Amino acid sequence: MEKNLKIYTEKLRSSNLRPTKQRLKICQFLFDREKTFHFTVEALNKKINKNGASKVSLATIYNTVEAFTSAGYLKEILTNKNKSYYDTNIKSHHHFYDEISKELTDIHYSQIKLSKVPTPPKGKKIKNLEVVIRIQK
Amino acid sequence: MEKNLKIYTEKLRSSNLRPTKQRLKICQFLFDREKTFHFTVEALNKKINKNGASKVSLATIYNTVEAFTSAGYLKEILTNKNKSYYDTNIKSHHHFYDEISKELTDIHYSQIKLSKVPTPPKGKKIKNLEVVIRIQK
DNA sequence: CTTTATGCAAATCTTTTGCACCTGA
DNA sequence: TCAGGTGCAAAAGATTTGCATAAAG
Repeated sequence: MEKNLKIYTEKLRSSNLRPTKQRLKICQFLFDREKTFHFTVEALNKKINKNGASKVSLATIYNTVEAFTSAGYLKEILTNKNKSYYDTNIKSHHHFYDEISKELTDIHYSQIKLSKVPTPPKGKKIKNLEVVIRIQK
Repeated sequence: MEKNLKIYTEKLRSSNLRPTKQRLKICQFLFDREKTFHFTVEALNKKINKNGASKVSLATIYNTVEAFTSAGYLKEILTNKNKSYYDTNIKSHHHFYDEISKELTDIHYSQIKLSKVPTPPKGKKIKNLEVVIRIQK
């Protein structure tokens, strides 16, 4: 993982984020994996600090997640839960939303196609587009 | 507004909700209007209890909003703010989402058309479909 | 040495809960 | 009367903040 550490160091530097031990540790945890995933800060905190050693404080995890989101490494997921969810997949993707269980399920990007899209407000451009399909029984 | 009170009484009864003074007051506030609107519980609380008289407690407002949402009178809006937003417009509609300001702006339903929609999970059907377009500078 | 980040605890904010009292049917 | 609602205050849960200390450039 030496190699990845260098990559993350570069990545952080390129966003004007100092490559601290804590940030690198979080990078490794978040990005050294095949699949993207959804998480909450609380869950990330538990995983990061699972096996003793050097702890990363909760406040730092909040700061880091926010910094990574601003830097575009993470995307906030819109939910109705009073928790913030994040996704390591920063590309567009779609969700089914079950209003009863309040669960979000991924829909593969290719499953939805749009034939008409509005023009964004002046001075803005479209970054991505997500569809939420509410489902019921 | 006598007439509307009767209508709301019926409406509540039809959902097995007792038409209490508080619920009727909230109905009038929410539904006696031309345009639909977005609100938070906190904002609703302030407006409902603005001019003295008989107060409705915050807990009751929470309960009522939740009951109305379950009954289908209101729709929860998905956001990334750690607050619940509700909308009196229970039909589908779309939003621009500005990640910097974290603001949602409505997009008229007719501005978006889909040409391919996935089949919902077994035993479920589509209630509605919303598009969120993230915008940036 | 100067700036930025970290860690901790306290503070804040929204929402939920428990329970006694009240009210509609 | 009696099940369901309401109000209040306390509790809970997530996130933010202030500040002293530590680490990076």
